[in-house]
Amino acid sequence: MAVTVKNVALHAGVSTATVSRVLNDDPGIRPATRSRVIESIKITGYRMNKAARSLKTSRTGTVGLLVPELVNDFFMTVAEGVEDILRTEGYGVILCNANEDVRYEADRISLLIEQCVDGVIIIPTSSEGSHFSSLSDAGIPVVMVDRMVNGFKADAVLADNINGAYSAMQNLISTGCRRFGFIGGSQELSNFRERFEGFKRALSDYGIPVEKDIIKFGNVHIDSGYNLMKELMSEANPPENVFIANYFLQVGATKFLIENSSAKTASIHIAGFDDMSLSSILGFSSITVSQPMMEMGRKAAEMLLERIEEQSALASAPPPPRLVRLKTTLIKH
Amino acid sequence: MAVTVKNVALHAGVSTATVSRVLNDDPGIRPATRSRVIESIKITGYRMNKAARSLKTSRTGTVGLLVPELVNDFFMTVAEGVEDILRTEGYGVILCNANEDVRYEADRISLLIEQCVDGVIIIPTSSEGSHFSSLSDAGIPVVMVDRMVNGFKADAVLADNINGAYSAMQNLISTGCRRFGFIGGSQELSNFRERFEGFKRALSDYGIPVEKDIIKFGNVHIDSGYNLMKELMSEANPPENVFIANYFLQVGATKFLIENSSAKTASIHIAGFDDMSLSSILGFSSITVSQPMMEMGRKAAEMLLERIEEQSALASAPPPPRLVRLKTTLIKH
DNA sequence: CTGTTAGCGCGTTCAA
DNA sequence: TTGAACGCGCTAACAG
Repeated sequence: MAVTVKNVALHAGVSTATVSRVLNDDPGIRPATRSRVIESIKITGYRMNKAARSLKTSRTGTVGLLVPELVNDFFMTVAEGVEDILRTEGYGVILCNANEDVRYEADRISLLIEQCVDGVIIIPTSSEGSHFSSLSDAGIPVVMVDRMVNGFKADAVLADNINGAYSAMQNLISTGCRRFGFIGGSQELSNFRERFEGFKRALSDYGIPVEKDIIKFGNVHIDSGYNLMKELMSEANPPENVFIANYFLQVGATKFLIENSSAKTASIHIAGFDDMSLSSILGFSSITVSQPMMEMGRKAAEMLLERIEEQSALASAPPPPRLVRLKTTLIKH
Repeated sequence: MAVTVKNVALHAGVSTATVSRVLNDDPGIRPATRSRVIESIKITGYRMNKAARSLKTSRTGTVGLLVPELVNDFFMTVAEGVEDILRTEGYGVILCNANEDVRYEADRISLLIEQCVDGVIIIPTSSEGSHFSSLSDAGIPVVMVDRMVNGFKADAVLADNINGAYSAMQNLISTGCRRFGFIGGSQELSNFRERFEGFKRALSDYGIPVEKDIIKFGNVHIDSGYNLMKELMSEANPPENVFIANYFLQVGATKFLIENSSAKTASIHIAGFDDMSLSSILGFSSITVSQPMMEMGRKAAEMLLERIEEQSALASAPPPPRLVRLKTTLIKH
């Protein structure tokens, strides 16, 4: 059996309450007593049993982070931002993989509720959010990142996708480009919808016609990027400039171009989203919209901490959901 | 306050003990009673408070997974394997980022001990492992993945790095290559040491001299790969074939070659380690040693589960550490 | 400033 | 087959 507060109290010749106070940095304690307890803690090798504390305080010091997949530099950079903030506050992060499947996602939410996490940060795997409400029902604060969902209201940290896409287009247009292809992810997802919106808005503002044949939608993965670029290049009159709505699509598209080089493909220029460590070796890339990924994670963690504070403080109705948009930056290659 | 066993018991007209038995699939319970309790659980929306259970059973249903960094497709693929197995067993995974810093690593270990995890899987961040012993001291089983450490004995799941590297070299040699450069990670890490060992062994077996000038060591990151390839290409007589000991080094090396194309670089062929989703678009790549990453994670999770079982079963001394080597496969491009 | 005491929600005896 | 009662380790009143 592990050493408990009782053992420490015995060793230090004080009560368990005093030990608890030392453990929780209670100010009202004589320095001599405090140091004696600390000494005993060291000698006995005491470690707090957080399960027991949780039972009392109904706060576990853990938060859940639910992402669509783990092998994804975007999600994991956000995760590093989350972890960065939460660690310094003494929180543990339970990372859950939704496997890009709403059923898995719902399943993991159940787990997190049972683990009694103090809060949850979610990068939604789809546009469906009704299953998130079980968290609110359990009184667990939620912050969403990157995407918004239908059927559930909560704090969210999003990139300014519309203006990000718009500014990239504006930049290209200013260099003389007048015809653009588009390769995008599922329009069911808010972030991809917004990027397309920014694309369209730029075309509209500069009087460039929308050509449906060179606008392609798929999912968010490498394969899809490959296939969509293939489709694009098979068009009668393919564009020379292509806006691609995320990194993985860009990787796939680039792969196609590498494997099928020709006169047609040689003149392709890609404007992409997300600045990853490998972006710089991708050919055909002219410009990239960079999201502040780490910052998005940090901001989400901070917002969650605020909510957790609020909750344990006042019992009144919580403030309405907050929506934070973080600016993107443009990177020219 | 959330609904507890007490509420359910009241609702079902039974005692809390009976509810508990239903919850834990205790066989000795009348079917009628069981279904009545199950009904009440549904109606009341009861969810078990695992903190309370932990306090009784001293098992939390969580395991820690400690990795050097999150933004790393290798580590995260291993993590997916771990999660895959553990999820089906009802465990939650607390993912911790050691930030490639032994101090962070030690810090996270403390956190995991306090969270009372049932076990920990570690991809060590360095060769130092003495700080892992606090886990064993707390009676928490440990399984290491990918790398071994000094000063700590535990189960480990490793790739067969020596034979992996050896077979790649053998393959290249069979195609007529007779001169090889080497770009490797820190020789402090067991996996990189082993890959270099396999490289050397192949040279030796085929009577090829070791040329120190074209053997470069750095860390395990993109920058390092870039710089080492630069050094290599600056040698008086650079090799045409280069063995590169991991994916990130290869990315960096490739980046250098792309940015500094010349007659010299055009004839470079790279044999790399780790088959990632982006490997296929890396130029200069001739052959890749593929580690069974997901499988390594799964195996580690299974071994950990065994240890956890063992521990809660017999109180006798545990079996000695087990070492599992997983075979690599060769991919030709 | 410190000790005493009473649960937090659950699993587990021991009786019935 | 089921219920009553106790305690896991800790914190939060309330005393003193």
